Amino acid sequence: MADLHARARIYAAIRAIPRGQVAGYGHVAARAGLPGRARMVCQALAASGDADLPWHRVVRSDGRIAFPKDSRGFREQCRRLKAEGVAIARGRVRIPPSAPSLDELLWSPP
DNA sequence: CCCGTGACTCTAC
DNA sequence: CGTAGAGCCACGG
Repeated sequence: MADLHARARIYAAIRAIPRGQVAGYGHVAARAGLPGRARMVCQALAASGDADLPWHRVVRSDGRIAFPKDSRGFREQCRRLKAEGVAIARGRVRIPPSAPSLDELLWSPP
């Protein structure tokens, strides 16, 4: 079993993402106190599976959907994001997660 | 202990 | 703005 402590922090970071907003894996990891563990976030999500997490709000650093274009997960994530008003074009979120000051504003600074 | 795999990231071209 | 390669982290065979 992996560190449930870290896992819990990752989940908390994901739940902290505001509705209609997205965050990158690395960003979530850093927010969870695990800098450079983006892949751990990925594993945590895959392991959680059916947990009550807004996993669809987690995208890659480029704003791209992490799933393959023809994957079911891709369509599901795309659908959920659109349902929240997030604009998507060619499998990519129009607004990159790590860009503007809006980010710092929403991500509750220390 | 080495190696392959993955819902990743960064840099170079 | 696109692809290609190396780097990283955790996990299982």
